[in-house]
Formats: sequence, C-alpha cells, structure tokens
Amino acid sequence: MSSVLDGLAVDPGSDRAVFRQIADQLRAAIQNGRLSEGDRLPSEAQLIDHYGVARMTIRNALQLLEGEGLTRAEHGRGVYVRRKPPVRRIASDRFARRHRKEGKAAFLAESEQAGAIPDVDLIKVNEMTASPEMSERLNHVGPVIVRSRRYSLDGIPVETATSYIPADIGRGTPIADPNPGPGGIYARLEELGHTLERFTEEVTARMPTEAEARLLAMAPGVPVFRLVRAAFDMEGRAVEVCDTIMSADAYVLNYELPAH
Amino acid sequence: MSSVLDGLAVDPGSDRAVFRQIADQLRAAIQNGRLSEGDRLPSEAQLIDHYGVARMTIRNALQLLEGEGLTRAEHGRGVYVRRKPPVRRIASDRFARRHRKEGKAAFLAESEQAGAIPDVDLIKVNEMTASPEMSERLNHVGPVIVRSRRYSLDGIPVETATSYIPADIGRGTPIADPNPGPGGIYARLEELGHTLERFTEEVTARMPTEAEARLLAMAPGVPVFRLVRAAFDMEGRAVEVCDTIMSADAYVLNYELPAH
DNA sequence: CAGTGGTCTAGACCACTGC
DNA sequence: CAGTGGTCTAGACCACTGT
Repeated sequence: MSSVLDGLAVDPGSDRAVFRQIADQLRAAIQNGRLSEGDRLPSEAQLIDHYGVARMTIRNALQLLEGEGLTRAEHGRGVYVRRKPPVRRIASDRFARRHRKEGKAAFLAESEQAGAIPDVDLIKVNEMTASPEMSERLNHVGPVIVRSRRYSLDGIPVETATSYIPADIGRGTPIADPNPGPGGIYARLEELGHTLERFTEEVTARMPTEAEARLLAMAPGVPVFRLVRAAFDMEGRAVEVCDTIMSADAYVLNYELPAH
Repeated sequence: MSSVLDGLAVDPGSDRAVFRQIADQLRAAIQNGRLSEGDRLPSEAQLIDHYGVARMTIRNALQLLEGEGLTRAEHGRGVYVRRKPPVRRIASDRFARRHRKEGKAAFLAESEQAGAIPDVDLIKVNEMTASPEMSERLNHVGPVIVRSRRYSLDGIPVETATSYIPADIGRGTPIADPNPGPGGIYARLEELGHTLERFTEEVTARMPTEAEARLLAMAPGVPVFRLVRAAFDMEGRAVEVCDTIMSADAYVLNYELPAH
C-alpha cells in the first residue's frame, strides 16, 4: 500500500530539529499536491510508527503546520489540509454614491453580486462617550452613537463592524435604530444634509484576539485585517468612523492610487 | 517579594484547560500593564513552581502567547513581552508624480521623512519568462525584466519587493540595471514615453513562509502584508507589476476612497 | 466500540546566555 | 558556572467521532 509517507525519513543527526524535518516533509506534501485540500493527514499514531519518534515530537510538527494555517485538527476525526474559503474581492469604490442609489447597503450589494446569501446579526446600537481613539478620528469629543454588527455569507461569519457617529448628528434619527433603512447609514447621513465627499481607509493586519477568533469562527494561523474607515462630509467634518475586523483569508482588498 | 504571579492560581476542575488558564493570566498581565514591553516573564521553572504543573503545561501556555504575537522567547535568556516596532504609515499617493519630481524613489523619500536611515540590499535583476500569474496581471506573455530587492530601516529589514516589467519595454535600458538611477524605475518608465496614468493595488495578509520570515527577521505570530501594485500608462497598458511582502506589524496602509 | 486528537505528568539531555 | 529555553522520550487519562 502506498502512502504520502513512502520514502520519507528524518536525520536525527541533522542540525534541524526532528519535528521541523517532519513538518517540512508534510508541508512539502501539501504544497506539491500529494496532499490536497480537505485530505486527511496520517494520524498521530501512524506518524509515530513511521518516524519512530515520541508523540510530542509529532505534535510539535503538526502544531507548526497548524500555526502556518496549512492544516486544521478536528478532535476525534483527524488532521486535515485546510480548505481555503471563497475570497471576496473588495473594491475601493464600494461606497461610492452610484452604488448606493439602488437602495442597498454595500455588503448586501456585494454579496448579491458574488452569488452568496448575506446575513447580518448581533446588531447592537448604543450611545456612549467616545473613546480617546475615536475622539481623535472623529475630531469630536462627547457622546457618539455606536452601531455594531456581524456579517455572514452563506452562514459563515466573515466580518464584524462597529460604526461611530457623533450623537448630535445621529440621535433621534434612523441612524440610532437597529435597522437604519434602505441604503444604510450613509444614505441616512446624506438625507440629513451630510453629503459625503471623501472616505479614508486605514488598513492593518495582526493575529486575532481570542474574542475575534470566536466571533469569526477563525482557524488558527489566520490573521485578521482591521479596516478603519472615516467618512467626511462637504464641510470636511468626519461624520462616521467604521471599525471593521475581517478574516484575512477571505478577503482581497483592491485600491486605486493616484498617479499625479 | 512581589511578583506578577501573586494571587494567581488555576482551577484544575475547570472546563478550560489549565495551560489556557495560565495563558489567560499572563495575557491579562501584559494587557493591563503589570508586564510592559520588554519586560521578562517569569521563567519556566518559576511558573512550574508557582502553578505546580508539569513543564509541558507551562510551555503550551507560553506557546499560545507567542503565537498571538505577544511574547518572544530568547534561548538562554528568557521570555519577553514583545516590543512593537516603529510603524510606517504608507500613504496612497506615495507614487504620485509630484513626489517623484525630487528625484527620489518612494521608499527613500518616505524614510527620510520618518527620520530613519534607509538601505536597499539583495538587489537582483534577471530576465525570464513571465509566470502565469504575472502574465495575467501584466496582460503580457513572454519575457519580463525581474527586479528584486530588500529594504531596511535603521538596519532592520522591513519589506521585500519584486518588480516585473515587460522585456520589450525595459531591455537595454537603465530599468535592467541594478541601479536604475534617480527617481527609480517609475521615472525611467516615464522617460521612455510610458507616462503613468493610474496604479491599482491589491492587498492581502497571511502568515509568512519560512523564507519570508527569515528574510524579514520576523517574530513568530506576526503576519505579512502582500501588496501587488500594477502601473498603467496612458494607453492603459500595464507597464510594471510590483509584488511586495511587508512585516504587517511595521505598517499602516492609508487609502483614499472615492465618494461619487 | 476502536480510533482520533486534547491534555498532562515526570523525567532527560542539549544549546545558548550572562556572570 | 548556574540559569534559561529547545528538544525529546514514554507513558497516562480524557473527550470527541464514527461505526
């Protein structure tokens, strides 16, 4: 019988630790296709037999791969080559007014285009005092409307978002309602006289906190994007800041850069 | 004598694994400032004594924190709270012609502004056949000039970049030289009649490969940004594609989004 | 039930650091 | 040299999965 392990052995005298050599060989098997997405790796017991090492050595090797985001261990079932989630391409003009006129919020319009079923849950709306960071970003001190929610595609959570709107703009308007109505809060802001002139977006990436990993059902070894977007009206006032956390393996961000 | 461990204990009967409880407590100590950047954590031996558990339990806890990018183990010295590197803010107009007129390439101009000493090394220039991916991005099949290099700030490597230029544009010009001259290859492209009209940039994030981690001297638990930027001339032809890998903890990417 | 991964113990020897 | 983390062994019991 043939196996991905055929012919593989480690050199105990090598400078490279045994568990790294084992990880190298399994990684190579994944990258050259001998193991493909969704395939099960040999069990820990099989690897112990094959390489003639202790269990911790095997587990260290497997942990390396999991940390690189290549595999996923499922308790009681086995270790599998990770399936890459479908990727969403995000365009830099997704908040342009021409896309908003149809009465759809950006997320719903995009997912419709991608043929996936969108969902929004965990909606919370509060009023509170702006944190120092948000005061800085909004150039506004005092109470803000805070709107948080989670977006899913085909039942899979893909991003969480929290919007901050100065309370003197949003209080008592649909912006402070859980459902802000067609076109989302950008449409409401414009109806309130805050015609949007420009957006800035700040992109960072890091490993998720435990809370983020749980909310987004994230696999180990996958970073998150953090996007902080600010919307400015014609007077140059920041009227909304949106703080978004996204599983980085599910997104490609596209931007246009000026040449002059 | 007082210690960050004072009063900390685990509940062996809890649903939460002991090593996770220990990691939780150390993480909390870092996040609330009882341990700050550069501080040494208690040694493995001290943690073993304090919690009364086996060494592997402690090591599992420490490995969790390292995977989250919070700590860094130094062989023979101890485990330290990671220092965050200085962050470079990248503006979306950094390739605009008005910044290029001064005769400086983008990286050098930016770092001068940030007060850091820039360096470029590992420069390689080759001509080869475009990979399928680059053929697609350049909309060009056949030979390309491939320019790769590594950038450092104050001696710390921060990004690698590889540019691809169709050989019919770059062959026999300074673009095929290791040193392309003042203003970089964008200045040379414009001198050759390829006035640059727009750039697109595609941003993804993932964990680094081993080779990338080595080239960028990266700490465990830190993801990389991959930026793929395409430059288009007035005829709409892609005249260069630049593939950049950056340590994500050293960068904040800023973009402007259109509102109309 | 057998097989899988998750957690934990109790050692061992090694390589690196700083005194 | 003592103290540190890096690697490895050889077990144990548990929780979860599928038959």
